[in-house]
Amino acid sequence: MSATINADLFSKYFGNAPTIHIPGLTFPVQELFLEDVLEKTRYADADISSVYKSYSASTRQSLEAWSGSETDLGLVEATIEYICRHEGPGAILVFLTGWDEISKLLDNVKSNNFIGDPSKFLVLPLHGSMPTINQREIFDRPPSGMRKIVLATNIAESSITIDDVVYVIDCGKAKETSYDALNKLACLLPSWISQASAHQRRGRAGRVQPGICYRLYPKMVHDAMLQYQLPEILRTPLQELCLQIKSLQLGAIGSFLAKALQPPDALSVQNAVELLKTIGALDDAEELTPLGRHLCTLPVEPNIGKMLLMGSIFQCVNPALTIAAALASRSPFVLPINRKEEADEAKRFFAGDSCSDHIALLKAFEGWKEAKRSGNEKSFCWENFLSIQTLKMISDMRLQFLDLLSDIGFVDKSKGANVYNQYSDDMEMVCAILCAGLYPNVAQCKRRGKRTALYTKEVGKVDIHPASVNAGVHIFPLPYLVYSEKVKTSSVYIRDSTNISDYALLMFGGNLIPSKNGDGIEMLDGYLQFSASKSVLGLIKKLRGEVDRLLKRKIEDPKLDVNVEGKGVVAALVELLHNQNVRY
DNA sequence: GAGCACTGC
Repeated sequence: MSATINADLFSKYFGNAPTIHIPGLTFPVQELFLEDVLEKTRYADADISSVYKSYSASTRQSLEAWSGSETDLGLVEATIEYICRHEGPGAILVFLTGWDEISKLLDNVKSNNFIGDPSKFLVLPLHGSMPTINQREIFDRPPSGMRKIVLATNIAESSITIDDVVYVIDCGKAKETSYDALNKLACLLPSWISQASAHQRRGRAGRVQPGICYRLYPKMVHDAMLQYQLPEILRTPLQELCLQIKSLQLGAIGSFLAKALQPPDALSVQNAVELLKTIGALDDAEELTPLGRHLCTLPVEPNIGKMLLMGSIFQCVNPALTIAAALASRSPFVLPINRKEEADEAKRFFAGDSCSDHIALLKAFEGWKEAKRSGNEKSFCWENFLSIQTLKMISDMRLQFLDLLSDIGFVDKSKGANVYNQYSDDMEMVCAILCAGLYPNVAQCKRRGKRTALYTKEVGKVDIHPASVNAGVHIFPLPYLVYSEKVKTSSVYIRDSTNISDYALLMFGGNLIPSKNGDGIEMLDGYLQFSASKSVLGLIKKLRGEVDRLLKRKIEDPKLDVNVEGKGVVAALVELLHNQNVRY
């Protein structure tokens, strides 16, 4: 490794430090594996295996039937019951993989008759997107005689500490992001945790007294687990890192990354470099363009950085700041376990008829600001399923972005906010800025009878994520969706999306390439095709040429006053974008 | 019809 790379960059991308155990700070925790747990709980009855000769027939049977593919919630429940019946007082912490398991187990445990007197048990879900995360009762000790049972994700592994836990039940899995370089796709799938994580989970039982950890997987699975999780550089898209490498002048991207302790796949690097070229941050020689140099100063993904710049240039900086900050943090929408439909409804209300999750984020944020001014922040957030804490983070981040835009000259604070917000209430313009930032994340909407099917260049057919405001839309008014993220879970989903017009794409998408037969325009290596009469095509190309020239001048000289120098171009753009329902 | 978690400027 080069000595010039700073420590933060190193730890972010080149490996996670193992959890350090400091003797004396925690109490010893007894460790039971699946074979022992089955023996104790008598979870199942009947037959054989040779490795586990010393165990009872029923245990051997269950081990044989044991499948690593999904968490056996029945076994989890049996273990909880065993602890409640046979072990002393103390909170139980259960590690599960996600929302679904937490929700199911919560229902099961609450209806289980071992609970007997429900007043003796406090069962709490704990998940990053559930509102319980901010509630005291997770941390508080329950009254004596009452047992607290917390059903949690990884969040309880290190970010949230519940002191009074004495028993840990570990399913051994967690959802983990990985990157599929072939399909240019992020994946979020359950996988075995590392031994380091398993150790950390166990340690959660020993903060106030000696504890017990019930591992619901065999010892041999534990022994086969990776010692540590794969370093992040092997699991994520690399565009932001590649941009940093250029800005730190660390040499050619490919050869620099090849020197990493665990070098990323060459295809991942190639994908990142290609994306940076597509959005105009790198030139053909892989050198930073003026746009690329500005993006280096913005601490976000290059796409989001571009959205910020374009928002400030085209005078809708407030929406651009809000949406960029929202995309860079977690979603402000919370999902209470039993009120999913109402939560969906609240989100759709903010979206109105925009067919846009990004507009929903924008309107939710603006609604919060307004509610705060009029003193009913709390009730507004409660009624609309919003997290005050997350909205505050978004608000802080927004101001940081504004400072950075001001540092690089794209916003002059002395001129006042209005100058930069002339089109902030013009949703066509805001959607065009979204297109400028999110390109090449474009899906085509193709009508299939009464529904619309969506296609992307890399993976073909994709689905709209069920949490999106666009999930229930059958027919979209406009022919494309731009999206922030494509993720593979149970299917390939586009998460946050916005419906946009041909014109938005033609003005703010990739370069316009004349099609082979000469009477149309192509984009994304021919994946997107536009046809129109010669005269309309000529006008489109001309206006796009003007837009590109204005952008080039502005980016090379951020002090340039678009209101003066680009007045005609911007006016023409706005008029064109408002004409978006005209088909040709 | 589905929502692991973190981090930095």
